[in-house]
Amino acid sequence: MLTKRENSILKLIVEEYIPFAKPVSSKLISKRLKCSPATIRNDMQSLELSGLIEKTHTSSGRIPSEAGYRYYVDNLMDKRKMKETDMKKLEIIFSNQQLALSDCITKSLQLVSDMTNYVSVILGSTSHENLLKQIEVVPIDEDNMTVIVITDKGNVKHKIINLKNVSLEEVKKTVSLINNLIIGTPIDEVSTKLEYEVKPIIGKYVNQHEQIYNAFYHVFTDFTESNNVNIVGKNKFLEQPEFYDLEKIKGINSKLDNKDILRKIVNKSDSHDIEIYIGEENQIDDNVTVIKTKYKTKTDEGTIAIIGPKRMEYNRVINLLEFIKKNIER
Amino acid sequence: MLTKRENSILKLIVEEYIPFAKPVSSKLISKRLKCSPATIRNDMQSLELSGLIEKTHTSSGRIPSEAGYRYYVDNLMDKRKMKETDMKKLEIIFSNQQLALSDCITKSLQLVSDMTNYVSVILGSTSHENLLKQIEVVPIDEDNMTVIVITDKGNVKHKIINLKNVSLEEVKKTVSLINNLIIGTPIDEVSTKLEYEVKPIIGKYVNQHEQIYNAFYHVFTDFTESNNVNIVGKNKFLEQPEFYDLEKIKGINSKLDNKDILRKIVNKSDSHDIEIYIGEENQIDDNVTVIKTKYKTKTDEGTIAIIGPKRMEYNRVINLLEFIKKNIER
DNA sequence: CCTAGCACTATAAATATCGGAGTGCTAATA
DNA sequence: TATTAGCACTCCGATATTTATAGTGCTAGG
Repeated sequence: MLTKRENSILKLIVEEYIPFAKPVSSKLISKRLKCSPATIRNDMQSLELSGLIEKTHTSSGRIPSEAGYRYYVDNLMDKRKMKETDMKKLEIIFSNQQLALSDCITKSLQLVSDMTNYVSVILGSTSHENLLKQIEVVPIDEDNMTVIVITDKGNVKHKIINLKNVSLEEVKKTVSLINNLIIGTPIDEVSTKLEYEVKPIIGKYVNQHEQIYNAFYHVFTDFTESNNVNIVGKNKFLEQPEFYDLEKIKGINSKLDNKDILRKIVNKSDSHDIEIYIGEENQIDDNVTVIKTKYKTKTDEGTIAIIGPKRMEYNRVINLLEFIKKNIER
Repeated sequence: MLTKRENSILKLIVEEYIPFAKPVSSKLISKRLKCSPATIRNDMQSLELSGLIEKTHTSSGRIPSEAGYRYYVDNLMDKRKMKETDMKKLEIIFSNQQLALSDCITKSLQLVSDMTNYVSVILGSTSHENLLKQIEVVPIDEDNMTVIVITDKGNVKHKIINLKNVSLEEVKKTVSLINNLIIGTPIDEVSTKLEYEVKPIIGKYVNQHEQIYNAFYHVFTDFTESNNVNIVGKNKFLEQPEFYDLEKIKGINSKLDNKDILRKIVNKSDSHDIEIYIGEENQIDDNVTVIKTKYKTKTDEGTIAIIGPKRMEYNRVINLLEFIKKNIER
């Protein structure tokens, strides 16, 4: 159990370290609290013993430990004071009636990344949550056509397929068979259904069914793989002093670049609250914090997340995400 | 006019500097050529006088100057010896019959970026070169629908629009009017045509035409802006020793991130040959070389480019681009 | 025209110097 | 008993100093 003053000291250390990234001295704290540096130092020793703060070397000031950030977030942080300017800027986006929801989400997270210098991530609905709604085929020239796949959530993927010597007639026949047989199937299950339910039938009714079947099969496996992940501000870590080291940046980049990994990392819980994963609590990097939340609307659901250094502006980011979530959901 | 030996020396300096990024000494050169370091040093002085090589400090070895690279590329480089392994890897992509052309291009440039550690860029056809071919509307729920725009080149863009209290009927009417009136218009001109040719007419025949018109207008302005630029390996510069400096990386990133600027930079000539812009010859960064070429097929055209340090593997990259171009065009 | 030899120079890495910011501890104080 | 003043001590970081070395330019002789 920490004393009242210890709590204040820890709070001050975290809040001083967040913007300046420099170890905090007892002298500085003593100016804010009405007591001498020596007193502060005594408390600092006990805070260090509790594992909440650390030194960078024997005679340095203190920085928050991972447990320190956690304690701060759980117990000390002043919540719910959103910056006026942050709110104003976001409101402009959400009050624009012209914008579709998905554009609002993209634009607002872009804005957040710019305002905070952190990375933002949007995970849209998965290919499992999207149901096949409609397929369109548009011919381009003799050999090529564009296949357009539309899901119930309004997601659209298209792919140009190459069908030499296949008549548009036969393709259209196939499309209408597919449309009849497997509309409403989750996208990630379409390729299996294609194989077991559609293939046998088009085998009977459609000429050149081999080629056509293969083309469609590839369209859907592609669609399943592309998993609706959107990262903004990937190079924002260059702005943070603790990542001056190119090796660290490379390590983080390689994680962020792999969308499957990213989805797993960001999406490991089912909670719809704001969740915070500090340092080792996340799988990206020990020097990083992930703050995320799920959103759910009538038609769609997904996750939005902010990734920044451990000394990120917790309160600000939480408020930003909450604000965005609220606006998405209403 | 350079002597034969000076030419050899310059060639050796460039080819030694490209892989190792370290100033090249007269001693090293003398081992390759049959003469003493002193002789080489004399020639080096004259090469320096001609502005083709430089020193990094008074007693350092030499590195190629910008003019040196240019001279090397124009006169000294052994052309057309493509690496077996490079060719093999690319052939796998192009021999895959299932892949559509655009996927081949994307995949092959991805591969090139990985193999070389340079950045690769694909500029697809512009919104001016794409003609409106078809519009589809798919309802999602009461208030939202997806608008899908398809061009003659098989490009597809979609956007969810929000139309409260507007009946699908009226929207469909609008779509069929648009389809009748302005099919075949270059995408970048559609919004103007919408305003002057479509708006007056739907004003007469369509209920709630204001709302519908606005929604479509936004779809097309969006489409015009998104300009079909694809960058792969943006963080590859982190791998190059001359960009150890975060400030340099940031500078380059900011250029690469702006797709309009990038299109201008990469696309300044109309030639269909391989073109090389070394250092100051390009507008991205003095420490960078851009190698690009245009491609043109029956149905589409675009530009592919590789961006790397000035000491890039010129011959290799040229061969890679030529190979890809050839395969795209046949 | 080429080359051996030598003086010279800048760098890079290792070591030394020095001030300052910060701590921990002890003893005195409220 | 909790706080504080005072002081010795430590480590960092910035600035010099040293030393080795890899390279050059120049001169004179082959």
